[in-house]
Amino acid sequence: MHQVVNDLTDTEKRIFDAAIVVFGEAGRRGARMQDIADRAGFNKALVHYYFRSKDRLYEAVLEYIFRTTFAMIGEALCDADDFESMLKTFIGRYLDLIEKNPVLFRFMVREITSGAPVLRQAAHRLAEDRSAFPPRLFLEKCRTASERGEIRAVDPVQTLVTVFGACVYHQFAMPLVTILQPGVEAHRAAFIRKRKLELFDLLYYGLKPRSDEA
Amino acid sequence: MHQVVNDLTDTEKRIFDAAIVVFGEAGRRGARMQDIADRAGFNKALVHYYFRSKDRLYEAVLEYIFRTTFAMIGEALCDADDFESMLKTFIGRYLDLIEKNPVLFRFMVREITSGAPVLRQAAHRLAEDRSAFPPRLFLEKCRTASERGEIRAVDPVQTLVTVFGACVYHQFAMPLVTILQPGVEAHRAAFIRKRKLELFDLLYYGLKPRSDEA
DNA sequence: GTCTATATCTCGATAGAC
DNA sequence: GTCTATCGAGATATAGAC
Repeated sequence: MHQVVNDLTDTEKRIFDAAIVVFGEAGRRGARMQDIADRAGFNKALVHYYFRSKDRLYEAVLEYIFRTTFAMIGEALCDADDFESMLKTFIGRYLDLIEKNPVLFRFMVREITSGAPVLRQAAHRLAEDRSAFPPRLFLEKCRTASERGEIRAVDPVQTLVTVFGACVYHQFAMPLVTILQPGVEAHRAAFIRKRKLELFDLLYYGLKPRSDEA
Repeated sequence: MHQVVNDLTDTEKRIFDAAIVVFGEAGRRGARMQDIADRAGFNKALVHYYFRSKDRLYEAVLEYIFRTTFAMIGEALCDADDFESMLKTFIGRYLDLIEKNPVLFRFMVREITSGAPVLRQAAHRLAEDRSAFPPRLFLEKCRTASERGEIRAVDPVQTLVTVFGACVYHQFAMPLVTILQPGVEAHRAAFIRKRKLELFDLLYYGLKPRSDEA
C-alpha cells in the first residue's frame, strides 16, 4: 500500500509527515485526524481520501518508522573492521540518531510497550533479510569477535540486549535525571557526549578478555 | 483521596485493580471505562460512582504505582554493606520485581515516555525524602563506593542511568529477542537467570578499579 | 483533488429506578 | 451500592459540490 514512501505524491507526503509528528506526540489513540490535517495544511476529508482510515494511516506510518529506524541502526553498524571500533562508532551513531529523531524513539517505545503487535509481524518479514535487520547483523559481529578472541565468550543475544539497551536508557531516564540534577536539560549536549564515553568504556571493558579470572 | 489504598472497600479495590491492568495495557487515553468495568465485573456507572472521572481514576492509579514501585526498588537497595553485594542483590531483586509486576513496568515506561508530567510533580515531593526516592539513595551508595575505592571514580548520575536502565531493558527488547530466538518465551525463567549473571558481571567489572590503565 | 457539510459512532459521564 | 438507560461531546468517516 503505502509501504514505498517514494511513490507518494507531494500532498500525500505532507499528510504522511504530519501524521508521523502527531502520532509520535499523541500515540495511536490520542492522535486526532483533525490535527494531522491541520498540520499538513489540508482538510480532514483529504486525509481519509488518501489513507482511507486512521488505522491504515497509523500502520503505514509505523511500518515506515520501523523501516527507517532499522536502516539507520544498520548503517551505524556496518562499516567497521574490529569489534572495538565497531562498538565505539555504533554507540556514537546510535546516540546521535536518537538525539536527532526523538520521534522515532517514542514510536518504538509506545509500540513495544503495548505488546508490539505490528512490529512482530513486520519484523518477521524484515528478519529474513539479514542486512535489513540490524539485530541479526550485530549478533554475527559479536560471534565473530568472540571467536577471534577480541571479546570474551559471551552470550551474543544477551550482549545484543545489553548494548542496544545501553544506547537507549538515558533517553528514557531523562525525566528522572532532571529531578536529580535540574540543570541537565540545559547541558544536554554535554551529557550525551559524556554518556558516549561512559558507555563505551563500561561495555568494552566489560566485554574484552580479562587478565584476572575472578 | 485514594492515596491510601488500604482504605478501599472490596468493590473499590476490584475496580482499582482492573484499572491498573487496563491503563497498563492501553495507556491513559487508550483505556476505556467500559473495559475497566467489565474486568472488575461491574457496571460502568459504578466506576464513576467511586472514582468520579477517568482522569481522577488514572491519577489515583498512577500515584499508587509510583509509590509501590519506588518502595520496592528502595527495598532492593537498602540492606547491603559493600558495593559488590549491593549491586548483585539489587540486580537480582529488580529483575524479579519487573518479572512479577510487568504492569508496573509498562506504567512507568508509558508515563516517562510521555514526558512524565505527573512523575515530575510527585517526585519533587518524593525527592525530599531520601529514603522514599531510590535514585537518590543509589547515588549516595555510588559516591560512597567511589570514595572508598570499591569502584572507580565514575560519574554517579551516569552510573545510575546505566544500572537502572540495564535492569529494565530486556523486558523492553523481548519482542525483538523473540524474533531472533523463537524459543525464548518458553525458557523465560532461564533467560532471566542468565541475564542477572550477565548484568552483574558486565557492570561490576566495568565499574571496579582496574589494574591496567588504558 | 480538495473543499464543506453532515452522518455515524465511540465513549465518558449523569439521571434515576431499585 | 448497583443497575439500566440515555445524554452529549468529540472524533472518525462519508456524501456530494466544485
